[in-house]
Formats: sequence, structure tokens, C-alpha cells
Amino acid sequence: MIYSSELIKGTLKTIVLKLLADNKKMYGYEITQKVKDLTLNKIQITEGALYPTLHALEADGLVTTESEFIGKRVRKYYTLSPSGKNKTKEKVSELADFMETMKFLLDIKTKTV
Amino acid sequence: MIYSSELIKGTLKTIVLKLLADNKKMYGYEITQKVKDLTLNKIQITEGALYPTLHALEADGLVTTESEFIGKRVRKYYTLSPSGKNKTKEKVSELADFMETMKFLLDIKTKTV
DNA sequence: TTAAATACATTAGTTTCTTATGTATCTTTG
DNA sequence: CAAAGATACATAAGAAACTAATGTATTTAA
Repeated sequence: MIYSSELIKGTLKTIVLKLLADNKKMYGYEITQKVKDLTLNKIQITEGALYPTLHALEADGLVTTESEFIGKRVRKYYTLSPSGKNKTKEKVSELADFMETMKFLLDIKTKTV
Repeated sequence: MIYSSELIKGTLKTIVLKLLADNKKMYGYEITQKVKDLTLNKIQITEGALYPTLHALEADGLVTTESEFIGKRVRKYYTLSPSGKNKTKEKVSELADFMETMKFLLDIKTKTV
């Protein structure tokens, strides 16, 4: 089962920031795979969604980049800037709060898989 | 504090369906107020978002409507159809599942490594 | 009597995604 | 060893789902 795409909307940026906070330094493709692995394939970030998001984070000064050559192929690493670290905390705690509110609103008690 | 609008994206339909499931019959303005009340003003549904959503639910056969006059003013009530009730269960349990996954994702550091 | 609240609705514009396409390299497998 | 699949970046057209603004009209409270 893959979550309907509308659910992912609005959480992608937070997911990316959190992964960077936990892993210091990651490249785009790695992020897509990590999310896929950690969520048992339930969340699959497409490249068309990820790269524009990464570029936006960079434009906002939340991440810095460094390119590295692996053989002849380039790999672009992303690292959180100080303001990116703050932003991550904000976004993560906002999402946590939001989920509590949603849980209450939807009267969700336990997971029903 | 009001949640950033991007967070609401994708959950609005589920919220509306769930409210209708719990209250049998509601009108648009009532829904905006109920959500505002229940979430202590943290979620404020705008009319520009709500009405198109309600119209879409109706177009999809998930709700039926009946208009009522209160004085000279019309009030449009929405009620879940049988397929709307099923859809509500699906959407709510999908969202519950999604929130479990997100909780795990946002808490990676303490759970893995 | 007038501002705020109630109650519906639409529309232009924005954001953020999907889907498709493009380029290129590296690795695995029949 | 050729071909398929995986790795790795990127962009672009179009769609979805909002926001913010605007519009109409009635009812209630100050």
C-alpha cells in the first residue's frame, strides 16, 4: 500500500529536513531510497518532487551543497545550515502538534492495520 | 498558533468526511466553526477551500444535500451517502496509518542507529 | 444604525505536486 | 558482452488544491 499522494503534500519538506538533521549529509537519490526503506515502501518520493524541494531549501538558505565525483558521476550532497537546523525543529514540532490535533479530531485511538 | 496551510493540504477532505460521520448532517459554515472550536483555533478552514471541497464530495456521490430556509437565508445541509460512509472509514484509517509512519520517521534518531 | 456574524458562492493566482522526458554512468545478468 | 536495471542529476507541462480576494445577502449585537 502506498499513501495517496495528497497525504504527502505539505510534509515533504519536513521529511527532508528531518532526514538531513539525522544524517548530517545526504544526496538526493539517497533521500528517496532512505524514505522508501524506512517507510516500508509506503512513502515513495518522486524525483520530480524532490529536486525542486531541495533547490528551494537551498534558495532559502536552509541547506548548503557540495558536489562530489563518484567515478565520472556527480553526486550533490546537502547539509543543513544553522538556520536549517532551527527550521527543522520548528517544522518537526509543528507537525507533531498537528498530528496530535488530528488524532483528537478524528478520534483515532489505535492503529488498525 | 495556526498550522501552516501546507499541513492542512490533503487532510481537509478527511476532516470534513469525519465530521459528517459524527454529526449526521451539517452545513458549510457550521463545519468551519466546529473545526475551529475543536482545534482551539489551530485549524481554520477558509470558505474558499471548504465550498469547492463540499461540491467535489457531492459530485463524487459521497454526500447528499438538502437546502433549508432559516428565515430568508438558505442553509445547505450535507449528509454522508452509503459510499461516503465507506470512504470515510478508508480515509480515516489511511490517515491514522500515515500518522504512525510519520511519527516513526520524525523520531528516527531514537529508534534506529 | 452600523459593525460583526452568519451563509452561500466564485475566481485569479500560487504552490506543490505528478508524469514525462532528457542525459549520463555504473552494475548485474543471461 | 550486450542489454537491462540501478544510480544520479535535472527540467517542464499540466493538474490539484489551496489562498486571498471579492461578491451577495441576511441576521444579530453593540
